Amino acid sequence: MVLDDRKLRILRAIITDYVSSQEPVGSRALVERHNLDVSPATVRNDMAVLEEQGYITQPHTSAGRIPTDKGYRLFVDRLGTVKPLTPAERRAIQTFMAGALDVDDVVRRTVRLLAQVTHQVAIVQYPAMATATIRHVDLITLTHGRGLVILVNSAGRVEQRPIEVPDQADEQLADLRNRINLAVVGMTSKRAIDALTGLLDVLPDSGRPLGNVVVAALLDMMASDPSTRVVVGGVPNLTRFGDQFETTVRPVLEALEEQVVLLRLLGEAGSSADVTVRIGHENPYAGLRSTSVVASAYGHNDDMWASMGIVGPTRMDYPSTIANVRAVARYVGRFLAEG
Amino acid sequence: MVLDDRKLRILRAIITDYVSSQEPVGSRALVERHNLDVSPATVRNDMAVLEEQGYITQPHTSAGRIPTDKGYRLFVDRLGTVKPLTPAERRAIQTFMAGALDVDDVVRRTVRLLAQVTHQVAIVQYPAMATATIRHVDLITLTHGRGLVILVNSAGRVEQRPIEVPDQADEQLADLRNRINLAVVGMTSKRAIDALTGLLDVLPDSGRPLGNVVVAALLDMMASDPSTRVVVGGVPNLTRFGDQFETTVRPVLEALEEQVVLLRLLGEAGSSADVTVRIGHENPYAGLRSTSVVASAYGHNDDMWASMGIVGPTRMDYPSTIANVRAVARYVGRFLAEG
DNA sequence: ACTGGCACTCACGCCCAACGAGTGCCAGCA
DNA sequence: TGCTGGCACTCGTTGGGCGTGAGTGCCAGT
Repeated sequence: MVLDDRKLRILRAIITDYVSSQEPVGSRALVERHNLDVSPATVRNDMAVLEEQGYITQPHTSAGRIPTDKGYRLFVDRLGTVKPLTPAERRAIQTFMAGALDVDDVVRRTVRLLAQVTHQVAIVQYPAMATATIRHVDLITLTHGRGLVILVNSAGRVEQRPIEVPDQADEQLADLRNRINLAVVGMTSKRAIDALTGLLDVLPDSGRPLGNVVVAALLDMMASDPSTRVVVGGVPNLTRFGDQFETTVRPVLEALEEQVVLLRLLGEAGSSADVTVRIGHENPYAGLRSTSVVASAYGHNDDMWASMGIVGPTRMDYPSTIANVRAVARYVGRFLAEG
Repeated sequence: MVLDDRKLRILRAIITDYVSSQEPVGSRALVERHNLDVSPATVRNDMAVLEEQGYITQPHTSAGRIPTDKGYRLFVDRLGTVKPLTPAERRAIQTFMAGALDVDDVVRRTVRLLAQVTHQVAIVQYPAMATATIRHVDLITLTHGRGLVILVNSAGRVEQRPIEVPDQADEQLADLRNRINLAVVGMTSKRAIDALTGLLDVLPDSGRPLGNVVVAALLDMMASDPSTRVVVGGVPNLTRFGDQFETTVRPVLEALEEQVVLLRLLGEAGSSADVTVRIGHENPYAGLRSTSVVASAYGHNDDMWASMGIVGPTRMDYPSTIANVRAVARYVGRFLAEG
């Protein structure tokens, strides 16, 4: 049986009221606060149907109704009206990002921004930029046989790995650096991997040991996707859960310390350019069964670099949260593309 | 009036019992669990004195006693016996740090380690290494007039700043790079600042604009102490507060997101090579009035680079917490010194 | 198809009494 | 002088009983 228009309106009313009041909502309050033009009794009949179909439930016999995950899902898919950003939110986005120094800084600012506009816990993944090309490779000696391999890509990202170098190998290092730069500058990581392994074959025998060490470090850096790094912020917003401490807040805190879990949460939103909502039990991680995740990939045009999102109670204001996550993701994508 | 030996033993017994049970402790339980060889009545008299002097208090008239901040302070200063690390703790310290890649990685591992062995929230400050010398400066062009200044010091730390560069300035950049490296490699940051400003004067006029930009970026990097960065971990341990959510946990979570507050907490421990304990109201930050901070500087020999510590409830197991913080700080100091 | 009426359910708040852990005080004893 | 046993007292905690009210389901009437 399909739900008629009034039942959908009632479901929407229940959800908006419950989200703002955090209390089960009854038939009487419903007709008073929304002009439904029917009596409480009629609403009760409709609510009985909605409950039968699994969209709402009552915590105990003589209480009002609260939405189920399925109810929220329907709301998000079909009932949510787009809530435009407030001027304050627009302003926050602009001012937060202005003057960011580098990629690190952009990510740090983004996570604070997301947490602030959504009032939830924010998660931001480092941008991957697989299309970035290698710009420069440097080999540097430090002290006591320690050295450093440095890799710079066209997106301005700098990575380094420590290596061991023999004493008095400066000349060898300079030679190796030149060879490597000639071989890989301008390539994507993917192509550079081939070029580097090929390079090893044409090295003079004396340069082999050092060459192996350096190339290994470079391959390691190229293989380790920076987007496996995730930053979290806005944890104090968890206090909005208020009640249910041990049952809800603790698992969430634990999830937030596990990079792997976070990556999985965001990962499933990674392919889509638009906002993904995962409600309650839809979450892959058991500890987040009573929370929702609103996430979005970000990037430039069709090139998605990574994801960002928020974690909050299932009873959240989906329309404005979705609007905010979408706005921040788009803005950060543009911002990074422009450099 | 000075406290006699038995009163001190009673205070110590109250604290250890309260820390493990989290409940007010009465005179009767006290004589049963510790062999005090006196009657409960005697203990009561002594407790009355201890309360009068402000070392303990009772939450309500007919309840047992709990320690005050002043009581904990006396305990930490004079009554705490050193509790040696358990074999498991020793092992944890060794295995956690083994195989760390670079400074970033060491800091990340340290914060997890501290959180795990103390079961509290851990805070670790990046090492400053003011004695490190400049090892290499690089100038790299990216795309669309964007470039990068890279600074490497002898401790293996790599920093970068984005700059704007005119098109087709590769030759100019190479020249500038050579001049800068000749001028500053081997110097501490402090000396390099003079050398760099001097360098500007001898540049050909055509190189001035670019030179200014690059030097400004370098000075900015040298001025920004990496030890202003702080990493936090073990936040789920906050659930040990259990009760008092809004009153205690929220302020702590807020403090943990404010780098400035964290730096201040650690900062006051920075000068001392040994563990510093700050109990309840002794904390500079109002939100942490019901928590204690156990911190220690770390470094090598007399050269202290930065601090680390933990935040937990005032009712914590001070002897073992102090022992653990000390052990981790020393180990990490040694570990970094050896490279 | 909707409405008003009505009996029913049940969480919540309140009061009150019993309980008991713990205290302070005091008189007695070494 | 210092310790002890005894005793009256305090007061938070627990649990049962009860009234209240929000909310429901059902049904007959329009």
